[in-house]
Amino acid sequence: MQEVRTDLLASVFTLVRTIRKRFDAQASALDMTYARAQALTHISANEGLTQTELAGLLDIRTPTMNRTLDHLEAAHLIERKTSREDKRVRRLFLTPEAHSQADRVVRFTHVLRSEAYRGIPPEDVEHALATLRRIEANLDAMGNQ
Amino acid sequence: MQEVRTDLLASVFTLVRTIRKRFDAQASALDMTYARAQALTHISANEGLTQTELAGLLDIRTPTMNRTLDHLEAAHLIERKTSREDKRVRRLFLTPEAHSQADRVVRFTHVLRSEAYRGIPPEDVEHALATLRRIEANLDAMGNQ
DNA sequence: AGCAAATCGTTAGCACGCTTATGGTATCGT
DNA sequence: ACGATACCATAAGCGTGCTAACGATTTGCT
Repeated sequence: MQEVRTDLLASVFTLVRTIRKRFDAQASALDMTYARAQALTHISANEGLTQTELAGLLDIRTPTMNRTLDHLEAAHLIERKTSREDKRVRRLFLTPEAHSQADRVVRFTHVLRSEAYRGIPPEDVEHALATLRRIEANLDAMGNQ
Repeated sequence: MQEVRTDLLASVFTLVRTIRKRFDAQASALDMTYARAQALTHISANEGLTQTELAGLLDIRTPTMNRTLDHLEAAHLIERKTSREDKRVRRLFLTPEAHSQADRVVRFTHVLRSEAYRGIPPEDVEHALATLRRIEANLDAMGNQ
């Protein structure tokens, strides 16, 4: 039994907030946040995908995704085009002026990642990832009972 | 450069949501959430502490803590008593009927933790924790420039 | 003593997760 | 053909993180 402050689970909570904060500090000048940037870069890499597909890629729910897309659309960074074959789905595209924004955001993300991993042996990162995956799998298994 | 889905940072985000979801699924019957449970257990272990102290222990901001305490107070689980020596501070106490609730919540947390770590060698957990701490330190260092 | 600065708690408002529910469209079985 | 079912996007509302700003109180300086 461990003290909360030194526990791995608590550390994960803190780390998430730190990542978001650090990213937002860099990207606020571009009116960007971590969540919006994630959406934008995935649309950029995969234009024409549907909202459900994008939510699945980022592993969030469609109502959450929908609101993020509302923001991106209001900022004229994306367009939602109703599919001709299936009028339920709306496919996602970058506006012409959004491509440079997307590139900038991708660079931010790379900078953040390389700063995060600075001085840490890649096998340590791999090892930590494997352990988090095992924890994730344990918790998921808990729920399916 | 890694694909987002397999990246450690993305995994951390997903894990946080999974922890919260799993805990809340167990604790919703008690009208509890992870954040409220964290507050409750820390007050239980440390009665008479101030709101700022509690926020510091959990590493969240005082307005966030304040709102969580509003919920706990509305549920008659805690009391805020204005300190006599310093009329700005309000010290936190469990109500008599909250102690059993706090005990139940502590047990939930232990169950969750042991399920999460099931089958994972303790040194792997330690190793992962050390790596996350290094990442955290790197990101913090980024901000102080 | 008295004014400036710091500290505590709080309010207000934004971002982004979630669940639940709903309307429109497609699909599938009979 | 058509009625049930499933699926997509969306609305509404909650929980919990944040920052900015504000009263009340204390502390600290001169």
